Amino acid sequence: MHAYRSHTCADLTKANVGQTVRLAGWVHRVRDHGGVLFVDLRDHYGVTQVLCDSDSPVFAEVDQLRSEWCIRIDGEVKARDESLINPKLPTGEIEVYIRDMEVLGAAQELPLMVFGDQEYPEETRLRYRYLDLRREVMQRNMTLRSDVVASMRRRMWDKGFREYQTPIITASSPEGARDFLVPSRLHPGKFYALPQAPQQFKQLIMVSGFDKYFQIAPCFRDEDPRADRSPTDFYQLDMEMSFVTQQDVFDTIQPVLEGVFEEFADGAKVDKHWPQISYKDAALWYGTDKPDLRNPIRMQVVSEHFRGSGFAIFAKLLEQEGTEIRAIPAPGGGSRKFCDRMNAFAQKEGLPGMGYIFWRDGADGLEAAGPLAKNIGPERTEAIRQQLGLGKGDAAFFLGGKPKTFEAVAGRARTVIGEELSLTETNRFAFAWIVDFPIYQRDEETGQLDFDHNPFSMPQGGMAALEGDPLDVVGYQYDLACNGYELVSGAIRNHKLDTMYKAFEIAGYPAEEVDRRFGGMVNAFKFGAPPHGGCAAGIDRIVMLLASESNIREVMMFPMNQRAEDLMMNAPSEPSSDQLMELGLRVIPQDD
RNA sequence: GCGGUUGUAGCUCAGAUGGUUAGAGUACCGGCCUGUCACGCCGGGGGUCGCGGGUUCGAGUCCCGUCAACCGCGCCA
Repeated sequence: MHAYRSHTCADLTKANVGQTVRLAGWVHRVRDHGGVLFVDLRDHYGVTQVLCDSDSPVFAEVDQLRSEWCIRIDGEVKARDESLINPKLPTGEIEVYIRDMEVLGAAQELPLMVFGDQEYPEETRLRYRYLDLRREVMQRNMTLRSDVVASMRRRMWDKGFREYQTPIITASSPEGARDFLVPSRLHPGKFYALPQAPQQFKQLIMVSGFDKYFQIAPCFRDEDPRADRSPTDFYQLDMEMSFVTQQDVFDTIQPVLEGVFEEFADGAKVDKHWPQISYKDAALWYGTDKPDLRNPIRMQVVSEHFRGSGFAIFAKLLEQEGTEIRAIPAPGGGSRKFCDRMNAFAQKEGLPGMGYIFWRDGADGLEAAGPLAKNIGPERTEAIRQQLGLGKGDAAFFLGGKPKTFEAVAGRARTVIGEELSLTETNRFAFAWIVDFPIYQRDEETGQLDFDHNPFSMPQGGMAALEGDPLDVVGYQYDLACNGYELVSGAIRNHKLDTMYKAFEIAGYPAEEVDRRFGGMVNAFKFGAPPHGGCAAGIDRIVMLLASESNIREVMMFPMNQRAEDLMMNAPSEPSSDQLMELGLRVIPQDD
């Protein structure tokens, strides 16, 4: 017999009755009835009830067992009496009578229980991740992740893509987020960087003639974390292809992702139609470039109804250049209580507040209520109601000023309204391509132009477009939004050197600096670069959505905490002085 | 860097208005129990109430500071 097991803890059924078997696993739970001990033995595959009465030669040893001890048992499979079958367990028709037992690994008192669904602080869970990972949900999340990755690989292969690895230790790419630096021993004072993404490499792979590349690529960015963002490293399904238009990229990646979602959505609806929405429209309609389309609310411009109206705050505001009044319709939100709560939400988010109107039954039929309605009068109020298509029991919220100042809060208010009024569908994945991202943005403080997104994206209209107002230039640059998350980002790349130099020049980078920073790629473009483009999909976020989790750490084996620390492995840690010496580094003491 | 929430037993939590010796469940230890599958019953050990200072006759509770965790803002081509 095998040293550890003849079957897994999910294998045994009535068919095995009478056999002598060997099982190994963890003690899930012990039930001690004095004369008889029941042990739920658990492994990756399932749970089997094993038991021991005083006839067993190892009764005394089994009596010592506690939860999460790792053991091996030998025993005889017996059928359970009809009345004792446990329908909750796939192995519930049988049980194993223990004849021999070996403790493979005992366990101390546990900082968190594997059994049950007790919640634990994340700090505890991360410090004892190996225990946390034994829990059923985590086992499920991690296998789901593995299955998703396998499915992605298969689907990419089936589309003619091949997987190529790119360097992990490489050069700093100063165009993006903060880099993680790696000191060089052979070149004291110089540093490598971990790639924020294989961006330049995948473009070079296209220049090298490979046509269709993909990679399950680790990406490293030294940025502050969020619930949906890992603070150190994360994985992307990175892909790039040559001789393609933006639409070609969409037509390639959509079936892959749609297929993955269909395969793992577990009954949730997966939208087949992925609308293309311009960045500008997304900002207006949803207040974000990653809208949740399960929420039907769309914002609208209602400036004209307030221009010269009796509501002095908005009327005055509109006299300033670049201001607008926008409305968030809230079907079913027509109560003062709800409106006041949303107003308080806006104030908490840093705005002076949100004006509102709501419609209810009045003496002469439909009546508009709320301070705004009184100020602007019945005609304007009615015009707003008609524009927004609202009726009795509905409400609308109003925000004014320069869109940049309130857009994001409006977007969050839209989300809260959709959720509170149960307008946002659940059990559905709704996708939208956000297209036509602007190439440049102006820094509000310095007045400087800078790249809004990716400096390697091709401007729509090419060189000619760059001759006009830079702020009007949009790129072949796109994101895929799903349920309020950015799942994919990509672009058709700018492979023409003259356009590239011009694009950088507008952002204030002279040609010499472009050569210095991106010399490798710039040189490559001098030797017959093909037009190319691609995208990268956030694997962690996709798995998070498929697992119905709202925190990315729930689908990562060994994530960092919110301060980018690994409590289990004790990272980061101080280097030894020998290590520093070898690298030619000295640590500046922090005085605090 | 900023804001919000939280911090009481190994773990999850309760402790109005300040007032005797800080409780429960679970885990742990001991005893009883031959059919449980969240087994049950009896008993026991276990606390720097995050830390520091203050107000008070008296602070887990009020005030100030500080630390930590999470969530968000900034940031994230």
